[in-house]
Amino acid sequence: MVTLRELSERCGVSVAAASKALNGQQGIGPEKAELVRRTARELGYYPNAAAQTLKTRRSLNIGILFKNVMANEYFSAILEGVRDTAETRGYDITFLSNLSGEHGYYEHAMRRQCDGVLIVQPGYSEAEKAEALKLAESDLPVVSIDLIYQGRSSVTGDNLGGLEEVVSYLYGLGHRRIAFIHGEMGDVTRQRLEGFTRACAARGIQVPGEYVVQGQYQEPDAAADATRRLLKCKTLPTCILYPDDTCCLGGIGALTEEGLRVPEDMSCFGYDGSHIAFLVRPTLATHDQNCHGIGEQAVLELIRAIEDPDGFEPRNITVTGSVHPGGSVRDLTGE
Amino acid sequence: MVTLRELSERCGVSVAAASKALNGQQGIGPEKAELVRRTARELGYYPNAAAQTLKTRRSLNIGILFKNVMANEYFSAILEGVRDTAETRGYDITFLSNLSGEHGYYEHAMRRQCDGVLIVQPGYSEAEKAEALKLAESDLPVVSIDLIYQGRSSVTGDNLGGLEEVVSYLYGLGHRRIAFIHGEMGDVTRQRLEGFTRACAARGIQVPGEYVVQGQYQEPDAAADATRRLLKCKTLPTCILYPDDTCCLGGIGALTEEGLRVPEDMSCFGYDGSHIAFLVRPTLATHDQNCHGIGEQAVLELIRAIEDPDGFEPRNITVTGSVHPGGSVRDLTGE
DNA sequence: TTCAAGAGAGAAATCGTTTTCTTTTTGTGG
DNA sequence: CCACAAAAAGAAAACGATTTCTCTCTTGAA
Repeated sequence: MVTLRELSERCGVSVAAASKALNGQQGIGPEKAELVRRTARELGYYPNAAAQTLKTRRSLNIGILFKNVMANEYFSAILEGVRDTAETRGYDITFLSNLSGEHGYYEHAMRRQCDGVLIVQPGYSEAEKAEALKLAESDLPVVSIDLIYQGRSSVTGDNLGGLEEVVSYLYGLGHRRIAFIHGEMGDVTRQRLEGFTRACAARGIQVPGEYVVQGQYQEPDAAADATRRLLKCKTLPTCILYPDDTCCLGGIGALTEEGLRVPEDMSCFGYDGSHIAFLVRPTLATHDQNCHGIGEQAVLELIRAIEDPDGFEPRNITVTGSVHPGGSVRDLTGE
Repeated sequence: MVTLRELSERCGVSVAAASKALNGQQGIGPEKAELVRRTARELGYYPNAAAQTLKTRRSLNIGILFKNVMANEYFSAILEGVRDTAETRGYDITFLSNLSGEHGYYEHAMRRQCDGVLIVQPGYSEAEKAEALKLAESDLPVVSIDLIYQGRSSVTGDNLGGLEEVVSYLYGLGHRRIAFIHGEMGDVTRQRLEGFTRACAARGIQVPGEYVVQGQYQEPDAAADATRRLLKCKTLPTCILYPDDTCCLGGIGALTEEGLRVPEDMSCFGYDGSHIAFLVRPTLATHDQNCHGIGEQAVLELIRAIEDPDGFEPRNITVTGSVHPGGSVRDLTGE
């Protein structure tokens, strides 16, 4: 490895001068600066990030808390947004791990000198949630996605508006009996329920209690069960909303097994706007959450918190998505 | 941040002694060592990874080359295997980026002091391939997945055996006219073609040239086109093999549009064993590549190369998968 | 001609560890 | 009680950058 010392000797200047040249700072003449930069390129000099971090106390490294990273497309897409944005701003990302006992997320972030942390999916166990909370209450800059920590910025999809849009869309297609299978209770689910209820009320749609059923995010089997429960209602809904596309597929599977055709006998509506929604037949009507945008906004907000700690005011950012029509919803108006 | 110096003062020992205690080395008495370790825990001391890296020239950091990371489940699953395994071995992973002009993958890896690099998906453009090659020809430990570099270890799914298994499975179900839509030419595709041809030949299955069509990995539209081309054959195949599950769905979409039912009129076989394969109806028959295992093996091999550079001999590791039956393939024997 | 100000250059301290080498302490056998 | 080896402890030099401070040299104004 070629070091700053070697580089400076090759150029016949001091280490200090070379450093200034590479960082474009005052205190070195333009022609010498140029010489240093050219020689650096020729010699294949790269600054040693460890040394820089040690000295400057900035690692240009963002820790990210992600349990079961790739299990579903929703989080993958967010991660992609995070990565792309971090990259162009010169930051690397490090997955924080929680080797139980050994060290937790916070310790990991500290060891690696992370400049800030993004909490995307803290995991479901109590221990994991506690570890995540420790992070959220630490002195590190923290931004979370899809859940809200006291005094911290958060980024979420527009669940409230999203569900209103979905209901509005279905209403326009003539649906009046809409069931809602939702995920586990939490910030996201509460917002969606509120949006759903509000939108239905605004249109005079009655929603019987049995139409609102709890499922689990990203668990097609739970969605299938919930769907079967819905089929027991005396008056069947004309459309079922699912917490995400994966669940929607699970639900459709159950419906098919029960001998119902989608969308002829039952309409289904997903959420997230994943790729599969457009791949399967019938294609899924879904609400595209703009996951890339969510990841992007989260990183930008975190970088803001990192680079201007004083002027920083925590806030909740909402990223709007849009309805994507698909073959899984039937148009009831033409009849 | 509490440093080693503070910790040592608190314990009334020298920095050197404290360091030895924490690293479990010789040169410090057992009771003092215990005191240091306990105090470290109480004070919340974490070693500064930057300082350690600087001094030891080992970063416990693995660079990973991944273009379009999360676009498809196959690579996501590999990444998950990589991450899990790296984590338990104490390594972090850093995504290598190629900010064109600025610096390439190699520069990034060097700056971050990566101990080694995993090349998973170098990207498709010539420039990206060249950058990846620079890495493969560098002095860094490198292991690649799904492609082979001269003098480097690689890990791939068992494409040869995989296709033989698939053909054998289909043969058992009575299929004698099997078409193969394959991906872009490369190490993987060549192996699969070889496995396919060999297995067919071994069973006396004639494969007309028009049954072997080029598509693109992870491109459902290309698969749909290729499928339509196949439908022009005078004698239709009874089953079509696709390069991956995503393509399989694309193909099924095309078949559906052409008025063919799956599996009644045409059987379809995917590859990869992704989650969607089990979610859609009919479920996809597919070949589970054991992506997690591929990622795991790759990391283990890389760590071997890192930690024992002298005794290291490059080799090609093959991870075997298995056939997963599914509703998209029809059993022709019962008739 | 003289002086102050400003730019250009470099010496040296520092960041938090690890590691080598030297010194001190301890324990053992004669 | 002494000599000697072995273990324990510490001092100090790195690792490769950044940054502060000092010093020198121009340059322009008085």
